Amino acid sequence: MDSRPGYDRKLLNILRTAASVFAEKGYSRASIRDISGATGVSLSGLYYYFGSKEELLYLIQDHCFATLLTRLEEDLEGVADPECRLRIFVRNHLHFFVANMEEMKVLSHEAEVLTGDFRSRILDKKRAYAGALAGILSELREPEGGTGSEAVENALPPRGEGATLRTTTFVLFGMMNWIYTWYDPERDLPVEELEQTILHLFLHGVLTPPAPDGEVRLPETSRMGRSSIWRGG
Amino acid sequence: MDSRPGYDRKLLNILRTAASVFAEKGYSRASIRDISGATGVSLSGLYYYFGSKEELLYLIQDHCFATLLTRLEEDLEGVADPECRLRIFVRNHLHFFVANMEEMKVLSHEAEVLTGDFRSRILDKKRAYAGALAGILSELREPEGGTGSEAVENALPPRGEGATLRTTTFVLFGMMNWIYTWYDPERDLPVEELEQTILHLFLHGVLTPPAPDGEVRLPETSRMGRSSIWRGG
DNA sequence: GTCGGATCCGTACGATCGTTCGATCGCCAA
DNA sequence: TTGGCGATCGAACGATCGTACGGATCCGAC
Repeated sequence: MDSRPGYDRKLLNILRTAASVFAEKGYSRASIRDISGATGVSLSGLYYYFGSKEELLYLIQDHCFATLLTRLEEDLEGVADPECRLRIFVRNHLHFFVANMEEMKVLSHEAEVLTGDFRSRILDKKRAYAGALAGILSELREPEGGTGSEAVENALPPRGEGATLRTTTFVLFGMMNWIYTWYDPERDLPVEELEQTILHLFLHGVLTPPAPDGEVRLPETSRMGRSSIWRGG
Repeated sequence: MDSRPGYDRKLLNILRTAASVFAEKGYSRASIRDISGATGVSLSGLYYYFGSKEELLYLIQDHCFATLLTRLEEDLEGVADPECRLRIFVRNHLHFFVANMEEMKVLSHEAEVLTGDFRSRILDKKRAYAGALAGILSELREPEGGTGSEAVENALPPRGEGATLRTTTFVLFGMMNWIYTWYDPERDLPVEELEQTILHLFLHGVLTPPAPDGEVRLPETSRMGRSSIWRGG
């Protein structure tokens, strides 16, 4: 196939820079001229890499989400214990979020602006990702039955166990995703402690004092330095 | 003073309609012409009620936040027990959020677009509100000492107990505020159960089974029907 | 009756936006 | 040398935006 390393590298550089501009000014307030100035590529030259501003946003979100999903599948492979799977999910999500704060802010904050196929393609990935967490939470409470992902986005059952599972799922997502509004890596806790704090709050609550020797550590501490999306400079 | 009931009623109606438009299309994608069409007031006629689009957003956010703060102070008055104060805070926040979803979405989602005095005035209210929750959480963990609000926004201490308190505060806000991205009152849990679920998760965690006879009920169940900001039609 | 302020409107202006178009440059194959 | 294609550019177009301006309408006070 057509693998043009120069083209791909320049496109990824545009995506990264545009994500930074979108994260700072907001998608609709940021202009293509802003991205042109930030990347050094001329205004019309940018349209060689994307067909419209909306497709640019889609490319950013899709590339970010695809990487996040791939990382999750890698880390979750071979792990069966529900609590361990939950810890891996939270760790992967938080580390990736902090390491790619601008892209994840664009993915979270500009979730409603895409339309048509762009929108549905991102929504499919989002449903799969939320379904994965719901499945873990379902196994955590009663280790049996289905994956739980059906009850999150489907309408049945409207009220009952499915609604509580859906609530629990999105409450956990809220605990994690909200960090893009307040987390400052220079003044707040480092990511590892943030991860432990959130995990303790979600699993045991504030009223339960944390374990004296620190929280549970995961066996494989893979990928601590290469969390970022972007391969090279 | 100049109390013009007709003027005030029309202004509040404009604020409510504009909040709905902003919540649906986003602040910067929504045009004054959209608000003109939604309210029935002509394009230039709107500028009799506000000086600029940014001031309109400020008026929406300020009116919404001021009401939220007033309600909180009323409900918290005379209550000393930290856990009870926390339950009141969460209940007030969630009920107000669900009853005024569009305004609260605008307040949460468009938090970074205001500039200058508009921005700092809203930020002051936001700091006071977050400081109130931080104070409650501080008392909850060790019932003594200060209010805890200093450690949330000030830089000292940079790492340690203050950073954990700050983290806990915003994690709880994340659990609650994220609902504007997923909560649908017609398919999800009713507000009372949402409140109980979030409170149980934050206080005791998922691994702790809930109390068999339902969660703790607050004594005074005031203001269940008049949660909305808007007085009349 | 008419004066004046409160209220509301139609219209237009200048700015900025996303996007398009045709031309140009560099580079490799023929 | 020349042809062609990938890559890039300057300039402009049409649309939409926030806002300003001058005039209309209404209504109670004198």
